Amino acid sequence: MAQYVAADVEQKWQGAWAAEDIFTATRSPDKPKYYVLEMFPYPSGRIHMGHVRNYTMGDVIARYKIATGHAVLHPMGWDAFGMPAENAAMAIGGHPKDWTYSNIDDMRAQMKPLGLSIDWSREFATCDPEYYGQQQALFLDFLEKGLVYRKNAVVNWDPVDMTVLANEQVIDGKGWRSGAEVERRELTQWFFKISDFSEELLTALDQLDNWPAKVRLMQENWIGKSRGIEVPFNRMDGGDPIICYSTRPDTMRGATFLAISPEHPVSRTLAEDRPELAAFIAETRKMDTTEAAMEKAEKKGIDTGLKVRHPVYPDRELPVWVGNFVLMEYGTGAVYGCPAHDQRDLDFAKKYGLDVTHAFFMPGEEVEVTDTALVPPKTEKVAYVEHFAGIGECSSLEGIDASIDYFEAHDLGRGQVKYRLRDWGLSRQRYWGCPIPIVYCDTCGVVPEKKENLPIELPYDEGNKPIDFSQPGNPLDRHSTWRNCECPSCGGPARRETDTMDTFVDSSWYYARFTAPRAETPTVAEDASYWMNVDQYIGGIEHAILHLLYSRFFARAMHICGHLPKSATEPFDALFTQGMVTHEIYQTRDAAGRPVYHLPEDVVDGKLADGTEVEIVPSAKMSKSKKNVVDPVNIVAAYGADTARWFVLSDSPPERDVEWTASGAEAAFKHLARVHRIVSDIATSDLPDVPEADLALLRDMHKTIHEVTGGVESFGFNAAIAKLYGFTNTLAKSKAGSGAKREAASALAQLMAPMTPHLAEELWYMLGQEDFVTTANWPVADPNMLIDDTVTLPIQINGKRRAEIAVPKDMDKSEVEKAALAHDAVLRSLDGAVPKKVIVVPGRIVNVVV
RNA sequence: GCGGCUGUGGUGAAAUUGGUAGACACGCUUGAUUUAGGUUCAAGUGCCUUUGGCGUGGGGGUUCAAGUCCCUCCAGCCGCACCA
Repeated sequence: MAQYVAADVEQKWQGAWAAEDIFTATRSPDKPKYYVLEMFPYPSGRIHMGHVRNYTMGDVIARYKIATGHAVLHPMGWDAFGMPAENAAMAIGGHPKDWTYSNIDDMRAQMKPLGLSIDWSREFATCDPEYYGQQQALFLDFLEKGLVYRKNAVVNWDPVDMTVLANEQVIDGKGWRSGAEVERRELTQWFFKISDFSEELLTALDQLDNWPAKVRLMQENWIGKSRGIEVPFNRMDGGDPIICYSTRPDTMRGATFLAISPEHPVSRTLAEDRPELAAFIAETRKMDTTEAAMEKAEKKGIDTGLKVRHPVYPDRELPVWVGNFVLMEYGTGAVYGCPAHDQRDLDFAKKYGLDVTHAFFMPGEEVEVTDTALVPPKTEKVAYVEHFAGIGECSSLEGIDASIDYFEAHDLGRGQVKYRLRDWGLSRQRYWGCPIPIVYCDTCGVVPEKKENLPIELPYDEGNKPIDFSQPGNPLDRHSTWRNCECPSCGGPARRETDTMDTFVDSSWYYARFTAPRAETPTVAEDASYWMNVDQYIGGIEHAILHLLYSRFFARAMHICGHLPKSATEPFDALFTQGMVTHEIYQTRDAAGRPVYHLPEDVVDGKLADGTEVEIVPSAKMSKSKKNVVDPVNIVAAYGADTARWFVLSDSPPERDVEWTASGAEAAFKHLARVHRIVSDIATSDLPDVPEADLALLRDMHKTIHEVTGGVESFGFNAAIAKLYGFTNTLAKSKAGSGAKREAASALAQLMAPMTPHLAEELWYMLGQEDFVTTANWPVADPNMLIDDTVTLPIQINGKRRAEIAVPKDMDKSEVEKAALAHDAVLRSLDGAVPKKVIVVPGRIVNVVV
């Protein structure tokens, strides 16, 4: 009997698939199409178990769709621009381009042995000039349609990476990659007009039924729609009114002061001849913006001396303060303070001795606030005090509506919808990114590059040698020749934009490029309309906002420019966010008591090679720093790709984290070897039919087909695998004849094929099949075989299980009742009592109520 | 603070519409075979004071019947946040 040697089996079938080109995606008029995509990797140089899990899930779907008669597009590429390449060049010398392409070669070589059903002919890297040249073309089209613009703005400056960051890339006041405290700087930058799409990006979320609710909610919160009112407050000195934004106009009676941002034009103007104000503004600008610091930071202010008139109660004059807590970026940069109904305003008012005036009380409890503000409840009714809109006791939601109506009717302000989402700043002061195709000319100003000059390629050399990356900053900016060019408009001497695009731009449209990866235009209409949308997108939850929101914007912008059909404006029909691969952490302590980490492969039975016992820290995401990593390359070498694939799918639901354990991997391998043994035994044996055993085996086969199919279609891979284990046990123990066993073994091979494709091909081959199991038609369960002729019903007495009874599947309810009541155990339990009621749920349960 | 998710054996977990809780796997126990051992095969494994009782984070409720529905509390995780 042949032994299961994974390496031989896997090499053999990968070779056979490649020879027949079976994964090349081809448009086919007579087949439904299916586009499955996993978030493409950054070419760090090594694949990790998270990649294996991600791509295996996609591969299961892709192979299942091939077997169910679809034209499948399952591509792979590289998100190849970005800082690590420049950092590597800085740290170890060399060139980002060489580093990146060599990493891609390494990773491809690690990925191919996994046996993924990828159409490698469509592979590209975002740093290929053929790709980013088309991205530059998109930029020019966006510019023409007003979807990109240039403005002077206060931006997030990362002092370590020496570049600007988008708001989305600042986490807790720190750069998302460098972790450095972000500073605020004023620079001229390019922006995508994503804010034009706020409402659409928000409302379209409702249509994304096959996205995780969590991701939709996160995007909804990020877009941050709020409804309120803009109210001008007239200045007593006759200057331009100060416009405040509020979502609670019903509390306007309680307004006792105005607070404006230090960045507000009024603050700036006043600061010109008020040194103490200028100092205050400078101080707030330096302020630590981390969350923890914000929480602790004192709410500080400074009285400007200005007064404004209350819009509704003109006899009241309100002082104007500059407050360090007022953000210029949100609303109008000015708010009115309502101490009675807002805790922050109350704290501020108490600190600086400002008035507290109620707009409402809780009905029947007229208690003035002292230390705790009376925040308007959402649903409960409140009693408004002599309210300008004429309302008395009502919910604050009604109060808001009435107040907005009042302001609009009296021309005192207007209802206003605001979004938190701001435009996407895309300029980065980096080398290793897509150059922005813009030229600055002294005569013509800002001029778009001509499309025929694209791609504007990154320079590899400076002078005769490769660019020097040893000093920080942007090498394009200090390059001696690259930035000099000819003005596309007047032909005179001009300078190139030296900023490159945020790498999130690269990943915002790669899914569309895969539909026509070699085209001379960003997309090709017939390919895009055939393959788009992505039917199933799979990746990590960490991209819930940035990448997915940007992609949704890009698809819309590409549609406006004619690069995608209207139907592709939501590019991902279904999204699945998979969990991480975790592992226990093994550590010892150094002399100072600091943890020293050890690789799992160096720990045997909780001990190091020298016998030292290790401390075991509970499972966490695999990370190099904690050394709790298992290299897929080693696993594939030891057990084969099928074992790695089977294991990452088997133990946990795909959306949850899965813990990699050596014993689990070992068990997966043993199981595959067992299947190989069982099937090879069946293939070579010749036993006569055994009608009853044959039927029982085939019934379980059909149930297995049914459950595995359902599992694969609903991301229930772990449950599907559990059923396959069960079916393997049934098959191993079955007394059926060889005919039925071969049929069952063939089905087993087919059902395992999406998960363990190499072994499945081998089983299929051993069973004498001549085609590929990969392309064979997916088995279909016979509904008649899914229900047994007799069913075992539990009998409950008052909801407690007391007995079981076997009855024919279509036995009449009253017959079942009779049989149940005649059961020994039931009679014993009843002990002569007369049942009040008997509930029979056909095929499920019998409950006797006494 | 706001919003959301999760809680089931020693472990990972399973359980269409409320209908036999713990499938499947790890681990563990016992036995058989072979062996130096791993391997393979067979049997067992929620808990307890075991003719029975208890059991899906705690408490309460709806129901003939609750892991599943409702209320409430607790714990853990995630997202957002000086957002007016």
